[in-house]
Order: sequence, then structure tokens, then C-alpha cells
Amino acid sequence: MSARTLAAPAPADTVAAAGRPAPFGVNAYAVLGLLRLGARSGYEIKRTADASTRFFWVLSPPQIYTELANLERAGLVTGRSAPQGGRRRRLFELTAAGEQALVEWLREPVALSLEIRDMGLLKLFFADALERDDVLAHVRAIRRRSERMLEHFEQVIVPLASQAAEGGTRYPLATARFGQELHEWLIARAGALEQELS
Amino acid sequence: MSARTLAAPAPADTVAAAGRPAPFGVNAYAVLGLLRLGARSGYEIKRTADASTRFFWVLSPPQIYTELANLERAGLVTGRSAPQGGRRRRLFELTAAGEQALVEWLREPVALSLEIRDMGLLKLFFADALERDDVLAHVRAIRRRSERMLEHFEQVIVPLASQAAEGGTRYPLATARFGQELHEWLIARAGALEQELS
DNA sequence: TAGGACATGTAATGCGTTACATGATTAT
DNA sequence: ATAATCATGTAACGCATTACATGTCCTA
Repeated sequence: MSARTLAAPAPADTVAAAGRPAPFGVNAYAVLGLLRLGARSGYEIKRTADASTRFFWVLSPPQIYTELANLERAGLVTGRSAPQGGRRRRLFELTAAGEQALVEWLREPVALSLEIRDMGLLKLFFADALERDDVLAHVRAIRRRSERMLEHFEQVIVPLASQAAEGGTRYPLATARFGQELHEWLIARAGALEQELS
Repeated sequence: MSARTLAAPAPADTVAAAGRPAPFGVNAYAVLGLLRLGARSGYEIKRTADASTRFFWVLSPPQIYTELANLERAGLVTGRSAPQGGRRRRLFELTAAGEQALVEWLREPVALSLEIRDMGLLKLFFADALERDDVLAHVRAIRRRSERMLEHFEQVIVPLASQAAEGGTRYPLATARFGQELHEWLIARAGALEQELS
């Protein structure tokens, strides 16, 4: 197969911004949103994100603290010092402007970026360099990966989101179910591929 | 809802490396694999990637050229100058060591990373801050995004991969079908969510 | 009473993207 | 003959991750 065999005539653009150039990146709004759901310190934001948004939007601590600083400078959040014992700590909350900025961003009908980085599919793509048995083992690994994820969704993510739903915050649960079912689908799809290969 | 409501007791690790520390990142192997499939210059690698791997593994030009330089220094590829007119150009091919490194990496049973960055699900997660109609509009936008992607898969990606399959390179097609059906599932799932909300 | 896990945050580094540059080819 | 697009590549910048630092609480 030559490179041209796989080369597209006109590569399509998946993502394009619209409207005025957003002053903040998506991470800033993720932080705003998590604050709105009740997280107060950078660490609480990290904990909350790890148990929810992390599976479709990664936020690492340095990003969180960077965004908090930016947002504070811009007046979208206010922070106050609230040390515990000798350990410094800062608690933040949304300002009215912050709440408004979040809602505006949520409603903004901008193209929704979707990026997937999947080592499983990448290796599958190159699997012509392998023996059939190695390919099978690999597809099984893809399936097991989603099986582990599904377990985590069922035992941790969905229960926590259910609790939130009882308090009236419903969409974390809708999102968690979406993720859960996605992995159910991935398991089934990988299983089908295993069948084909057998 | 407090932050604790959503916070997990013990955040699970999705990705862990095993075995010796890999001397190259995944991008390097992606470049090796694309060279093996027939791409010769950095630009051809870019073209091929844009029409295939890009939907589950993004590779931008600077990454490609960086990796080519690394791989050449390590002896996994060899490059020769092949200018066209006054325009410089370098053509690369795998060395035996490069072919071997690629196959070893493909067989290596290391944890398969999977990262998703989905603005659609992120906004859905925060949708409690919105009116029902705005949420509906947003879910529709998620569905339409996958509808556009599906169209691209059907009209471009799958046909190109089919051509490659006729030449005996089968797994790009398996991968493309996987991606295609993923978007079919996403369309259905988003549609179901729209129903729920109506 | 010391070792580990929790809580909170930052510095340094490196990976990736945006924007640019330059020559060739095609269209009008 | 000029603009647009294709082809090829690089420099500069910024975002993100890895690794670290520091204090506190629990527990054996």
C-alpha cells in the first residue's frame, strides 16, 4: 500500500472556532463549573474532577492552579486564605461575573471539539505487521481495558453521580451513564472483532 | 452538592507503564508504522495520518519531523535528500532495526492508554446551570457532530481503507469500521438522550 | 514515634500547537 | 501573470505533565 492509497484528497477540519475569540480556554470553564458544583479549593477541584470529568476531560493540578490564578485576576472567582493548622490553603468561589461567564460559555453554540488518543486502536491500525494470534491478544487487551473502566464506572463514578442527582444535580449522572454505556459498547465491539478474527 | 459528593475515595490509575522504560514515545512508533505502510516524506506521513490515524491519534507536522530526526539519530530510519526542483525534500525508510522495534512495540503487552477530550460531554456535565431547551440544543449539537464525522468516515476514511484492504493491508479497514460504528453508536445514544429530555 | 497516606500546592521540563516561511504547480 | 493551492518544513510559544516540596493526620 502506498501512502497515496490512504491519503485523503481534502482533509476536513473537525474543529473551528466561531464568534469572538474566547478570552479563556476550556480548562478555565471546567474549573468554573467544578467550583459551581461545590468544590472550593484547588485540591477539592482535583478530587472532584478525578471522580467525574476526568474520563472525558483531563485536568491536572498545575492546570487547576494556573486557571484559578487567571480567573481570579479576571474577577470571575474570588479567593480567600483559609489555612488549616500550619498548612496554607485558599478557598475560592464564583463571582456573579464568573457564574455569568460559565453559563454563556455553556450556551455558546461553538463547534464541540472531540479528541481521542487511543493506543489500542493505533496498534490495531498497524496490526498487519503481526501474526493473527498477536492481533487477537491485542484486541482482547482492548476489551479488558474497557471492562476495567466499566467496573470503575459502576462501582465509583455512577454511584457518586447518583448521590448528586438525589440532591437535584442531574447531569453528572446523565454524563456518567453515557460514559458507562460507551464502555459497554466498546466491550461488545471488541468482542465482535475477536469473533471475526477467530 | 458538595465537592465531597462527587469525590472518589481512591482515584484509580488508568494508565501504568510496565517493563523497561520505553526509549521512544508512542508518536515515534506511529511514525514508524506510517513509514512501513508506504509513506516516505514527512509530508506524506502527515497526509496519510490525516486520512486515517488522526481520528484516534493526532500527529501534527512538527511532531512528525521531530520524531523523524530522533528515529534517524537512533538508526531506526534512514533518510536521503530528494529535492524536487528547488524545493528540498527528504525521503525516509525503515531500517531492519526500525521494523523490529515497531513489531516489538506492537506486541508489547503494556497498558493501553485511552484519553478522551470531549467538550460535548464536558458541557453536558455542567448542564444543570442551563434551561432544559438549551440542554436539548446542546445534545443535538453532540449528535450532529457525530453525524458529520460519520459522513466523513463513510465518504473518505472507509473507502480509502477499503482500497488498502484490497492490496492486502487489512487492519486499517478494521480500525476505520470501528471508528465509523463508534459514531453510529454516539448518534444513537445522543438521540436517546434527546428523547429522555423531551 | 515513625512510617505511610492525605492534603495542598509549585518548579522545571517537555511535548504539541499555532503561526510562519518558502518553493512549485495549477487555475483563471 | 497573478492568485490560489499544494508541498515541505521550522521557529516560537504555550499548555500539560512529571517530579518535587511541605505540612498534617492516622495507625501500628
